[in-house]
Amino acid sequence: MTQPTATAPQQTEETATGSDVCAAPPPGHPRPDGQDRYTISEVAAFTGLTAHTLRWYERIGLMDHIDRSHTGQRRYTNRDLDWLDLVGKLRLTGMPVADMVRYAQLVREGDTTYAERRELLEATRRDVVARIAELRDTLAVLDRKIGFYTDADRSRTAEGTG
Amino acid sequence: MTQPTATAPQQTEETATGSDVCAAPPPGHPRPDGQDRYTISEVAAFTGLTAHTLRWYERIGLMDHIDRSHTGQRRYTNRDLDWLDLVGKLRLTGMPVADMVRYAQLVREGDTTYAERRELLEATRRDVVARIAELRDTLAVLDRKIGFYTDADRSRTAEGTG
DNA sequence: CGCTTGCTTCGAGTGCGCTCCAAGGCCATA
DNA sequence: TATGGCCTTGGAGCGCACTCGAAGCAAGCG
Repeated sequence: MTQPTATAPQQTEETATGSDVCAAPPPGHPRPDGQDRYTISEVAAFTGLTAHTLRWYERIGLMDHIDRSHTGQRRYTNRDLDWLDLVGKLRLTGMPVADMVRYAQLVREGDTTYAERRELLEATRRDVVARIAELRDTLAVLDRKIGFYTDADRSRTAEGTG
Repeated sequence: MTQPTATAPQQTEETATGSDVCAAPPPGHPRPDGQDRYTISEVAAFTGLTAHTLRWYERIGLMDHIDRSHTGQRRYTNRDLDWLDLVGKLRLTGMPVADMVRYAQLVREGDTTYAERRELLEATRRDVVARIAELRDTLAVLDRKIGFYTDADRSRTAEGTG
């Protein structure tokens, strides 16, 4: 029975409130929770992104407008961090930022866009599968070449030492 | 007896002549062979690269200087195509062009650079393995989200149709 | 109060990997 | 001879994803 943080059943995903995060497995953020209001530099530390990049994400619509403190500073929530997790994942699939922005827009538009979101994710999924296959192929080539060099090295050593 | 071009046993790899191709499995190029002297546009068609990119590769040292016809036009060999195959593979691992140039330099420097070449390839190999793991991780996230949308879709349909 | 720290904004700059352009050469066919 | 097509070169330009700079505000602390 692993229910680490989940007080409610895990139905928090893609609710009508707009954010589209994967709450299912508890992510590993250092997240105090309760009053989750991280500064931009904290988020930068968590994610490895720079504060510049975080603001840029917001500007281009890749993130919803972030809550502000009474002095106008950004205060990120756990939800925002989860979204950044997803963005990070999508980013390393090679998905263009423009497509991620598109997805973010769909999420903002509410739950009438499920079908389109699914299509987008499935297209991405196909890309990822293809990518993995390519990489495996490359891995085979690398192994062949590394094997060649290793063999060459061994015979060279054998010559040298008798 | 399939001995397409190989008169000598397959020891053509990384010989002292400089080029570093994988001759082991006969690649699938439309390669007439014999007098393999492809024009730049043929190579562009084979590889999917543009002629511009092929010249650029040569300029930056990612390819050895290509043979020329008596009028100064480039004439690519099977060996060049094999090299381009490898470059293509490395490219889609995300390896920076600068590193590929480094590898090409090592190849040009002769067979005293085997150790360094192997290190470079092994570092690349590690990157690729890590990359595959990341992509698999991402795939799991995508599957989870796609599953969510599919379920939502199904229950919505069930509501609609009774 | 003065100082530091960290935040705000907009807009310009950077690095990578191409991508394209302009001007011209060579050669085959009409 | 003229026209068209494919090739050559060096260098400029482009799109993406950041990345940084400048100017200024607000809070906290001695």
